Amino acid sequence: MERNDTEGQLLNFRKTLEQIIPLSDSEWKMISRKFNLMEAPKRTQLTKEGQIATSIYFINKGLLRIFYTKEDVEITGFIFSEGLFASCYESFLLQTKSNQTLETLEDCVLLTIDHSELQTLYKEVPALNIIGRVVAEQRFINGQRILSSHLLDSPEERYRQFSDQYPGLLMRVPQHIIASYLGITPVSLSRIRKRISRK
Amino acid sequence: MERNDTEGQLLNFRKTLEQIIPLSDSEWKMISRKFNLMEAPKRTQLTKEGQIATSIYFINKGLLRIFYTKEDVEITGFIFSEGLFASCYESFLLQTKSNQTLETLEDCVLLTIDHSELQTLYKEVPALNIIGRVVAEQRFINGQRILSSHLLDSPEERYRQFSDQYPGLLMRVPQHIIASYLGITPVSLSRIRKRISRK
DNA sequence: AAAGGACGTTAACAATTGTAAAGAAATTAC
DNA sequence: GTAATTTCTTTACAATTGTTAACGTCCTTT
Repeated sequence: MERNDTEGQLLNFRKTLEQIIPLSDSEWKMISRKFNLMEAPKRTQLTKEGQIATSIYFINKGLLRIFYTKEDVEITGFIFSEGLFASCYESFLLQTKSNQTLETLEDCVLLTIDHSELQTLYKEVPALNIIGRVVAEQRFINGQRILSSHLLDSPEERYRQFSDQYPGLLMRVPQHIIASYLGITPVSLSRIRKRISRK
Repeated sequence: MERNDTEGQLLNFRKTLEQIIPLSDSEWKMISRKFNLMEAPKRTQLTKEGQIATSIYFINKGLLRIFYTKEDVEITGFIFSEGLFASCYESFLLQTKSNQTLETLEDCVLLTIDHSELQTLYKEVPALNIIGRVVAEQRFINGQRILSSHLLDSPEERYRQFSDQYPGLLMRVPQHIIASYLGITPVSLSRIRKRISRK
């Protein structure tokens, strides 16, 4: 970044929160004080498998993913883009060892808070419980949609929907990562792309 | 039921809520007043595809499932048992038309509240936002675990885990419903069971 | 008791995916 | 700028699943 424009990063964050519920200036002050601005270069592992997720990360800029490791193969569970809270959410919520790794796919600008600070904030700013609830609800809905597409759609349909829905990610994310996110192998995704391009 | 033991059903409900956060008697009174006890016979459709989910249902007794319909085939998305809040959750949260049906698999005893009453309650009893947040978080975690098993495990492994984790459901739920929940056809599940029994 | 429907199994075949290996293309590192 | 690595594609083969249909069993209904 050119220079320290923490203010601008925070304003963007406030705008996102206020899409859920308006915040008074004093509430916002208490919240913004607890979040820390941080930059993480590409391929940084913010939470590693086997560790407890200490923090969640609001994405101001960049791309992250969570992945599982199965027999030395990395299988992507989700891809986070700007405006979302990235985390190994289960580990963060339950404060138990994570079975997934949170990793940046690009250089990122993040706002971060750790678990105990957040618990304090929930008490200081009750309105934050509503935000926490809505964020959890949104993540549930997201997961639900992905799961249903695994139940209802073939890998080919799933790839079509992914390209329609996130055309930008096709350009920003390596294909073998997209493949595992769709629940297939890179080889199979390559075949599917060939099949589609012939039509 | 033998007779009207609404009290007993409510106490069970209170115990479940208080596992999340203690409630004062006055908070509990406000909450319990808004929930309605209801019985629903087997195969009742509480929310139908295309409708907006008006209510959520705490399960005191019985079993429910949500299912999608794809080309006249019913595909089960989740099975709810005692102690959970059953609902077409996305439709309920967003108050949009549901793409899934909520149906009882057994005769059920339920405690129910509709969407607008719940919004009122959130305002009257702020502690309920914590419960709402934790319930959403739990549902997220649940969905996440199911999704990861679709990414990581073969159908056979998924069936093994299901039988280990919910041995009771194997007896209570027809196999073709379990099959679609696992993301496979009844024929394939039958083959898997045969393969396993040979070992 | 008989008829009908729902449920589970089995079989045969087609389609798709996984696996392993090789090579081409693109990116990254030095 | 060249080497090294990563990424993507292609091929051939094996394994699994989907599809359709037939059959037997169990349960429900009349």
